[in-house]
Amino acid sequence: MPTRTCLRHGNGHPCTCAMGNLYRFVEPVLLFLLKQKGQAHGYELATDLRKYAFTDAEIEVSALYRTLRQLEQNDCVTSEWDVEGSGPARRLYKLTSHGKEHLEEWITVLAHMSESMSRFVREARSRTSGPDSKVGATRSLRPFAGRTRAERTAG
Amino acid sequence: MPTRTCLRHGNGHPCTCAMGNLYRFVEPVLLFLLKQKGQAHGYELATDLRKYAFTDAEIEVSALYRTLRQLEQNDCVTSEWDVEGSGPARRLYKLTSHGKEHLEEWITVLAHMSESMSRFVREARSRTSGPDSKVGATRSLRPFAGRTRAERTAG
DNA sequence: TGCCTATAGGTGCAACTTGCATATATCATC
DNA sequence: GATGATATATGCAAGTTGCACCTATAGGCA
Repeated sequence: MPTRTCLRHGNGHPCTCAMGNLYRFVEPVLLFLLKQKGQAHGYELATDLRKYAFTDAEIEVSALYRTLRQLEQNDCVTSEWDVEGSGPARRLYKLTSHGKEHLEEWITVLAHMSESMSRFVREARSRTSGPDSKVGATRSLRPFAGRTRAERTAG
Repeated sequence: MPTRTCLRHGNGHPCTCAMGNLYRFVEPVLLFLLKQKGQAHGYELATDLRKYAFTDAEIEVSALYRTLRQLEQNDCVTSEWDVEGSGPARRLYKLTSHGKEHLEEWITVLAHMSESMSRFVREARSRTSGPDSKVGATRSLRPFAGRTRAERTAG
């Protein structure tokens, strides 16, 4: 149990107290895909992942494999080597019952988050409207303060 | 410019290519609050931040100050010491015009993200519905694979 | 045979982020 | 002069991530 205050454990909201790193939301999408497909290989999931990703950011395959490993460590998925067919051996992943619960919890959190976000957007836009507050078309729409690693190491 | 593929720079979506760490979305809320209030002290922003936060996770004051510093480094805000009144000196923050543009960009990204999320939630729920797929009320609704630091170091 | 490409799954590491503890300083109150 | 509230920071261990690179299988093809 976290030492820090967690509103959920007292008022009915989904708890996000352990949400340090969001993993670009790779985790919930993987869980969903596995539930939908019954079972799948890692490499195959990479393709599907892009269709459901919440941002346009490219998802690293290494991040995918690392997330699958972590999910396995946490008993959300199981895997076994599949040596059928040609080509190198593949891991076949399946969702566990704990993984299903985990997905349900993610869904609750994401529903809550999506609502907060859209409420924020509505409010921010309503206070931004007006003829002179319009921002010209920015060519490089990159709303994050930091530069990419590539940019940082280059310059 | 990032070397990795960025859909936005070619198809009209908001670009999230530099979004490694989400800073718990502290950044956009701070920008919004500063726009709304005109100017504010850091300590004061901490309180307002909680009202607009997208998750229930407690927001560290250190994260707040660090984010404000980063925003200043990136010319999104300016600050000056305010020694009026009693108590220790406070920094008074103001949004710059670049900060305003940055907020607009954030809003576009968040609108897009919120939509993707709610679409995901809808789809995941529609495939989860049915009398026997219902998950019992989980007491500890913590949809993230990792444990908190406190838990890790303890056990 | 050697070489290239696609598939599949992974590791190594520097750079970065973050939670938590702690430091500094002012002022009010007891 | 101790305590507590206000206000702004920093230090550090632990964790995450982008990118480069590695291993291995199999098919094509010269």
